[in-house]
Amino acid sequence: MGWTDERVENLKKLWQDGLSASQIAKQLGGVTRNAVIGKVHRLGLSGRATPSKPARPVFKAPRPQRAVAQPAAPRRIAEPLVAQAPVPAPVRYIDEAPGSATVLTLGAHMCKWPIGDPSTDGFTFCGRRQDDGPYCAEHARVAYQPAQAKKRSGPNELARSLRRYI
DNA sequence: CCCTGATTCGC
DNA sequence: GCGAATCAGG
Repeated sequence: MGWTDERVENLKKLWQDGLSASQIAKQLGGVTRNAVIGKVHRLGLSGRATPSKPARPVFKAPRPQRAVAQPAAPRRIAEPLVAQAPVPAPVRYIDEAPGSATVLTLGAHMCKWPIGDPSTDGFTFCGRRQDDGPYCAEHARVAYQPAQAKKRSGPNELARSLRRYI
């Protein structure tokens, strides 16, 4: 099947309506999504609000070296005898200065409050003297307070917030 | 593994 | 011009 004027017109409409290439291909019939994408490019209409990765105009971070595998996410450290508080993880990242410890230097008695984005190199832990649970006094306050405060808003929100840590 | 668009390149 | 193969991502 070729690109008749009618089909091209249809393609333009559907594409600008925000349908994905595969959806358009399915609807037009007789073409694959690759064909649709190829045609779209040849027609010169490429930019569009894509539902898939509309994310950000951020720059492609130059990923120089991924020499050695970075240690994975911080493993939760078991806290056997803490019965009262079920070791809730910090509900969200908070903007603050990098901690003194890294994944490699985080010691047994150091505050394990994560600071920054675990997927990037700037990731640290607070590293101050551990006080309450796995955290220093200040972070323990922040860590445990939301869990109680949010009780009222229902478990779902909390569960959602915690999911990424499990 | 599902999906997204982008690019390449032989046809 | 066409689109499969491939790539780079979410």
